[in-house]
Amino acid sequence: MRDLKPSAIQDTCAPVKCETCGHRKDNPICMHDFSLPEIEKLKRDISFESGQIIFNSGEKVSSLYSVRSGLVKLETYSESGSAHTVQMVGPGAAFGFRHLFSNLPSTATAVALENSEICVLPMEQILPIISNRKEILMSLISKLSEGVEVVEKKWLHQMDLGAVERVAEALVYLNDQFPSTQWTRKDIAQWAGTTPETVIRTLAQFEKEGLIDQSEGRSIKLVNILSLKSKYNS
Amino acid sequence: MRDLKPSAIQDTCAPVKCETCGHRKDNPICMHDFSLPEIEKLKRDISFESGQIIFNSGEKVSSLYSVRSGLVKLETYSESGSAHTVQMVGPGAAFGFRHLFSNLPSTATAVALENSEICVLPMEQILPIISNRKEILMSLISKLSEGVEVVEKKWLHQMDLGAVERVAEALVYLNDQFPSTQWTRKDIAQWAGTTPETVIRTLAQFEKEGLIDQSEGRSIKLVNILSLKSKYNS
DNA sequence: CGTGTTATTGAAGTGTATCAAATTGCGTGG
DNA sequence: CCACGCAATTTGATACACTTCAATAACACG
Repeated sequence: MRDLKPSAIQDTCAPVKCETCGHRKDNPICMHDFSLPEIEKLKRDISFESGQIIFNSGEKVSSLYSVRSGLVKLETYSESGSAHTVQMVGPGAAFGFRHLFSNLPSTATAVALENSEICVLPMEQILPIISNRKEILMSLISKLSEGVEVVEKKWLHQMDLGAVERVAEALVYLNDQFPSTQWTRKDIAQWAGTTPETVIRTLAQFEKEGLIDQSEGRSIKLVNILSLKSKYNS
Repeated sequence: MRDLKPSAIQDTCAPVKCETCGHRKDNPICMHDFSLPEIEKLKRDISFESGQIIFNSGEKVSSLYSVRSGLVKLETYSESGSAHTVQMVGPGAAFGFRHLFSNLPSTATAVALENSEICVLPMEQILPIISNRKEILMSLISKLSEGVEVVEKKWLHQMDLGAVERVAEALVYLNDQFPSTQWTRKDIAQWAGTTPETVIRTLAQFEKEGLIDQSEGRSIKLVNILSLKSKYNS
């Protein structure tokens, strides 16, 4: 079902100074200046190879992860074995703080889709530092609110739209957020909550309508994004 | 599509002292003692009639609501007009703080399903008070984390399980959380993400299997809850 | 006691999953 | 650099669960 490399191999990579870190402003923990020196001592920079698991569903996640470079996929597995992509995380974005405060094991598995460099903040040690900084706590609250919003919106789309609309949305979203990545039909299917076969048939239909172009190898070029958007956007 | 009473009519009802409020411990804002006097001055107790709208989807929600008595349903409407129940909120539980910190309008409409007494906390005025209290902020963070968890779990169920399993789950959940409420087939359908017809046919099947009993009027009695649970719980 | 809402039943249609088999494209090692 | 092997893609046929529409029946409520 899952043929992925073990997560045991963790290679520490060249650390980046927090002060000069370009992604600092996107992270709720380190976006504020005042606690940087303390956090810098605790953080670790780890590199993951493409295909490697960062953490598994069912594990207790006690760190906040921040993608410096690369791409990470968060997915869940149902009992029947099918996988759903919950979140794609690119450079600058953070993940793992869904389960930090609920004391529950992670429902998702985090996999590196590309070779990735990831900044890891061990929360057990960081919590005492940030719990006195109301700005950080408020940032966390904002991020979490946003998270609920995003999850709920995606859920509603999955329910209300048909497979064609969901595939259209997946194409636009994935191409918008991660333009340089070549997505497989399976990737798209897992994001859209459908099967590779349905994705392929839908792509063929889109090509016939002149919305996309997949004549070059396995790549999918969006020709008419506006029309694609109109498929699901009212 | 929606034939509900306007939300304009807001009847202030007999206020309850925060100190003696039985539901205080369940609310992230007022579960801690130290800011009670300040909050008490700002809160209002409002009664809603059955069917009344508390707030509409698309509105900017700037209050935290806490159910003292009654029952509140949070539902979203898709473009196609179908409604999905996002959350049922009974006595003691709070709602409305999903959108408080994301600066986005509410995606859900809140309707009173029964005559309800609700404690309303205007957040604009309360925010300056609680933003200095790290315990309250941490409580909020926990509640929000929990929220993401719940939404995601429900979403995954909706995707992976068939209609039969979702109806079984809806029956168990609604009966567990709100035993004294008589749910209509439509209510169950909106919770399970299906149609009233499918609910009815599934209920007939469950009755044949001896899992439920709907011989008395329109009520649904769960006879064999364990077997119902086994329908969806692995 | 009538009227509207909720529930029920039936028939028909459809979108999508599933399964199986053939083909293409791609990276790898010889 | 080519050939090989494997994974990703494609296509077709089939099945079926669920929605939808429509018409009737039961119930609640004024």
